[in-house]
Amino acid sequence: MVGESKEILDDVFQKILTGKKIIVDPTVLNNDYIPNKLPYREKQIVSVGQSIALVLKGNKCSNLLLYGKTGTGKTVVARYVTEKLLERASNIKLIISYSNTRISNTGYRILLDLANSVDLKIPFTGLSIGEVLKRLSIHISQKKYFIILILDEIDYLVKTHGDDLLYDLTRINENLQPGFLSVIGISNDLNFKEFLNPRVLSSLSEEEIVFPPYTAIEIKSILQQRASIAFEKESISQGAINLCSALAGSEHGDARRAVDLLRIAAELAEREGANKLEENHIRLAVQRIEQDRINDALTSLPVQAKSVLFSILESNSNCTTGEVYDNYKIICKKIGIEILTQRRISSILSELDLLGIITASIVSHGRYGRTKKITNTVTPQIIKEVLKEDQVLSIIL
DNA sequence: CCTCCACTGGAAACCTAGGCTC
DNA sequence: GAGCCTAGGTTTCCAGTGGAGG
Repeated sequence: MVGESKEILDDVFQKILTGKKIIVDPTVLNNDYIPNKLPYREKQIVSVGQSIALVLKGNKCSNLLLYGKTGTGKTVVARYVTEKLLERASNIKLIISYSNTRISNTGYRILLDLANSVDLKIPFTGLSIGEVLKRLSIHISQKKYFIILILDEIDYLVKTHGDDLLYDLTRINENLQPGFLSVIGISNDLNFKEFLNPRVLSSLSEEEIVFPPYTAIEIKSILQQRASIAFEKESISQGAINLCSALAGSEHGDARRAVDLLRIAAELAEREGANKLEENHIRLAVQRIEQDRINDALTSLPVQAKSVLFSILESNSNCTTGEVYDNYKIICKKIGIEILTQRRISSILSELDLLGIITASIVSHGRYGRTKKITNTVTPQIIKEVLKEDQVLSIIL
């Protein structure tokens, strides 16, 4: 037995050792990599640059809104320009603070990010938003900081928590003397403005820049540029790049997805000891990405949401809120967790829908009432695999 | 056209964890 | 350490609703 295991392992090691090295610089393929050149975004770079360049003279710069679908280069342009600005701003204390509102998903947590970037200690709970804002403005004034706050996925914050925080942030300058704070909001949703109160809208969107999707040709050239730095010469086939850009191009020109595909495919190719990244690696990567996305979304769910998900699996397809709730109650009793109300489960179902794990559409059955029709979009097998790893739920699986 | 089901989803109350003040 | 405060999550309450069936 021991001998066999050793042989299998030897085989794995041997493959890695004899296999050709494909990736020479993996950082180029990371999501947070900022290239020296951002092709096809010159116009946007200039616009953003013009808007925030006033900082160099010590003046307040405009608040900015960047629009565009995912993977159109909004975040990377914002980071690129602010990074260049930072290099030039020797005469002032410029701070670039970045916060993704999907990760820091409450007003308090966003302010916490901001406080961290200006070296101000704020307890992670216990203070009112007003108190945190007061401390921040005193601190910023004292240190004479010039702050550009990048709020990524700002539409998510506004949809879930309203625009109160944005209002406070745009007003904070009234208390700053000296120093200031400008906001660069990045939104994936083009209709995001409709969710904003006019008073916030007017001050937040002093300038707006729209990012159109990349065309398939543009994505191809971006990939080629990245691949030339990231990969060993001749270790990627043209077919692989073509397929990769075609796949990403068909999905509203998402460059991030294209680069992700390339990275995962390269890892897969290296692992199997291939000499060259081929089209089949890209196809495998497509599956992997989808699986990883689901795995991440599922594992980070709270126990209650997982139980709801499990009860959807137990119900037949096209089940309703009521059926799911009945099953959910049984499951809670089995595993010994607290039973939440149907109202809350209804909300959890909506949250799962938002995550794309299930689809919940409201249907009316006439005099048999209105309810959500729930179908899961993920293969039950994959869900079960993830749920098995949960300590509490593993009891019944 | 009206009724009435099985919910939805808004609003307010309530609970909990944690910080602040005295 | 008691008594206060707040944010965030949950419960409670309830008005609102689309449309099949009468």
